[in-house]
Amino acid sequence: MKNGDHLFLVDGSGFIFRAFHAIPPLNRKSDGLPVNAVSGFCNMLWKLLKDARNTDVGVTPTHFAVIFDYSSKTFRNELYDQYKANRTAPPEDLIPQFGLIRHATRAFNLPCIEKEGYEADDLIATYARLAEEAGADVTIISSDKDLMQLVTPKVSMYDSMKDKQISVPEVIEKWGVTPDKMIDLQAMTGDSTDNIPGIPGIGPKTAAQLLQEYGDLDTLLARAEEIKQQKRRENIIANRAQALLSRELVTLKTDTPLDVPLDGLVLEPQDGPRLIAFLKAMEFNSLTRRVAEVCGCDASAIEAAFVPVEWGTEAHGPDLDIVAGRPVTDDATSAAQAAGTLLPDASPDAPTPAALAKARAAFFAGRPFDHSAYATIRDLAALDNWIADAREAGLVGFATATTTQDAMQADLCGFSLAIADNANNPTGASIRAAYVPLQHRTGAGDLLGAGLADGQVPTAEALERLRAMVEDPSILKVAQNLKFDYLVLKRHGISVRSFDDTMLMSYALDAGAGAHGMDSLAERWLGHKPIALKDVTGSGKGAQSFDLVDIDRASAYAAENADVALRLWHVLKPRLAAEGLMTVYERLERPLVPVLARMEERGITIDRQVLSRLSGELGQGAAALEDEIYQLAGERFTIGSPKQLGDILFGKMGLPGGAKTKTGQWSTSAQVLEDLAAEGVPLPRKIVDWRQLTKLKSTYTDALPGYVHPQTRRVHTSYSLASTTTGRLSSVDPNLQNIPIRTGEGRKIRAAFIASPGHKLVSADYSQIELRVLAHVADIPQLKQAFADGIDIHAMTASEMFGVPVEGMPAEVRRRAKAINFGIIYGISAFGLANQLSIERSEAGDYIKRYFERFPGIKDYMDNTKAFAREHGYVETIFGRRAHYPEIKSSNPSVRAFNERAAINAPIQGSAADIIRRAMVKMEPALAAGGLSARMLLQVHDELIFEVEEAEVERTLPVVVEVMETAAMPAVSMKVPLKVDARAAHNWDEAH
DNA sequence: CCCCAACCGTA
DNA sequence: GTACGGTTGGGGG
Repeated sequence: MKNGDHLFLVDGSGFIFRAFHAIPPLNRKSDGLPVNAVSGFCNMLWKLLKDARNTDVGVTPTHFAVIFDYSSKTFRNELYDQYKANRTAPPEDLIPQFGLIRHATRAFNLPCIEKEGYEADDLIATYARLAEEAGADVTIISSDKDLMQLVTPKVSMYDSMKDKQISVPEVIEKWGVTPDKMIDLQAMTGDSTDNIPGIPGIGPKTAAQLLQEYGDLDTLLARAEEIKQQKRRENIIANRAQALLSRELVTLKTDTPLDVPLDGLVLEPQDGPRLIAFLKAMEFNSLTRRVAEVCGCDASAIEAAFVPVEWGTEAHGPDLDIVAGRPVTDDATSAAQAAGTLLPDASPDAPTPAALAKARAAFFAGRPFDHSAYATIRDLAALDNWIADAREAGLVGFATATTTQDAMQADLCGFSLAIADNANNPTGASIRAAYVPLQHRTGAGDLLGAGLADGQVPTAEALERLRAMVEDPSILKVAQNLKFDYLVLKRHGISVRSFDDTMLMSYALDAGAGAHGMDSLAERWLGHKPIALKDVTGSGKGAQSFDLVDIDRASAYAAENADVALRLWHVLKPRLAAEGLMTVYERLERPLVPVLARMEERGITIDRQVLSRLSGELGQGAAALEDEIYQLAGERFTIGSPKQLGDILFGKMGLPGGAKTKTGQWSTSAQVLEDLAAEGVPLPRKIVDWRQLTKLKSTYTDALPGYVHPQTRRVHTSYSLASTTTGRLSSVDPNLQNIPIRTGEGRKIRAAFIASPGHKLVSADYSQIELRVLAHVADIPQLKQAFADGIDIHAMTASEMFGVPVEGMPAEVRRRAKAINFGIIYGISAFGLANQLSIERSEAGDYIKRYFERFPGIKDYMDNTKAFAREHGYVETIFGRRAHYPEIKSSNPSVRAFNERAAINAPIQGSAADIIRRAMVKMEPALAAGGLSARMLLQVHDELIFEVEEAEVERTLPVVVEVMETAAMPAVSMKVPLKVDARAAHNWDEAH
């Protein structure tokens, strides 16, 4: 750099905040991504680069850099631990824009400068000083008073938003001191936003006056006794040390170590296509056009870039303001129109999410995988390089490799990374992946334990590097089934921030239209069958733990996982925007990952003594029944074998067979046995009883203790987020969503789920949530009225249908109405209702006919839902979640009818599932806001179970109830109130 | 060792 | 009539 050169230094971090607050937040991309600060930033940069002569700056830069804060912790925190301590977290809409603005800077082909441990201001100060020494002029693009200390005749500032130059005269005019006195002035006045103390009672006016009189702070402090005003004098003397500390804090470092030398800031020519690709991705259509004109590019020929976006974090506040309505469809034209409604200058050939999604799918379909190209990272230097690349890309595919599939027991063997190179160039983009082995062991070891294998990265150091990456919100981690990795890392003290989960993306997009496991997705979207885990570890008895797998073999497997996840992300993420499912993914799927991970990690206590005693009782009961059964049958046989039992009952004993199973065997279902028992045959009753006892014993009392975690001594289920078509969760290993409740024996099992000492279990469940949802979606006046009035809904239905007054209604009449109500939710059929009520098909048909006459809206809802499903292949919940029914048009009438019933049920069951999901996401912040320590442990579809300190129970109940009852709002305003019952007890049975 | 059918626990 | 997961028996390999 030399005399006559001109360096522009943009205060990137300062600009982000100003642009964010100055430009209305309605400036969003068609998929809802907030881009107001990005927009302001890009327009400002473009103006600076192209029109500098026409602005107040009046010069053209030869050198240029955009400077950012790296992190909140800097050397100033060492000086003063309260530095910037009162800063609040950035607004939610701003968070995704930090990363985007770095991308924007690179798209403008400008150096993007940041340094760990330093603020942007220190880097600016250092560059400014160096440039000045080299004889160049400097313009700092900022209006921050903290930078005014840098102003000299050769260094000025420029407020790009007000188009105003700030040189020495402007500083004097504004602050009453020359720029070289700004440090002392700030030291005296302090700064509440940065939490710099200063001297109490001294503001800018007084400070300027004192500096005029005494020259500088040191002199003032030395001669403080001379100050006439008593209060001011005392203040200054008393706060001398504070003033000196403040001065140290506000003094910018001009000797910051630089990664990029001054001469590295030479302004390079614009890369038009690259910039246009970025601007198109941001849907800045007007700027795209202007840039294309200047560069002489054909914007329509350039594909929008893929810009990795972190849409938000688990830090979502309690307000889940879901935008109702999903304007963007899979139709490219309407997507463009939807974009046009937000961006008035959208051109007809604007890039659409749908076009992107299509291009991405084509690009990755059948693209080969080269396992031999995967790297194995064997030292920290190599790991650092990869993580630096991940940081640069802002996006990384990620997978953990662990000893077991059980996240609560898994130990980390290593982890893998995948990075997309040249991602903006669809024909040149490529993904590379690597595995980082940490804890592999040699198989040759003796019984005392095998030794650590050679050629691995030191675990503690590697984990610290991993933490920096995984906890960095500006790096989006992409994984398949991230809840697993989240839990494993959490148990290693690492908390994942900023992530996408390809499994959940697929689930939001394609529930009901295929599985969402990695293998299915890879097959479907990448045309590739990944290495199977069992081909790596073996299976069954000969299976070996992953840490004993040869590192090269492990590398291929694990690196491929990260590779697949990242490729899937590129295919699926644009589809979310294109198909209008981003909100579903962001509000109903992704935020649940940390919530469920915490629930799983907490687990619940079971009383093993109770279960053990119960198991003995059940075993004895079953044994006694076995003797009686053999007696009645006249021989010993395997009672648990339906086949053998059928032979006894319907062969040997010659009883009349009832239903047949689909394989043609006689059914021995409970229903059939009950019917025989009603005929007075003694054996079937014994079988039913025996089955109940052995069921409870084998499935619950014997199995549950095996799930008690060796360290926590609690049972940790695993919730599956993507295994139902409707949006419900499922619970596995063990399934805690089917703990018995209906029989007395069963409830004893439920009573074995207990609170830890000093706590209660709180159970809160929605009352009739599915019927309320039905009343809402089908808009049925009588149902809405009944729920509004708090009337018994089944009695109301019975009264409406059978003309029986609610007062003194026979139980049987109400029971029938209740069965009909449930039948409606399940997509009623005369066959099913007849079965349920043990009545004739024709009678059941009459009931249904009468029901539809009384509630014509229900018939309309069902017909409309079926028609919608036939037309679209899916149905939607009130929050826009989709459930697909690809076989709805099957030519097989029973398959078709089944799909129709499921399609009728899905919006009801699924909307209820969405509501409780929203409640779960809102629950933790609400409890925290109430100062409550309650811990959510379990979800059973319409019920949440908490563990609550006894002293907090009374305060917790209303919070839980409120969150659940208002969970649909503000996204959906329900036409009927939601009602929640909650109570506390020592065990789950009594709490429910 | 794996898979399916039958059965049954829950909402 | 909807949505799940777990256990057992039994057949295939």
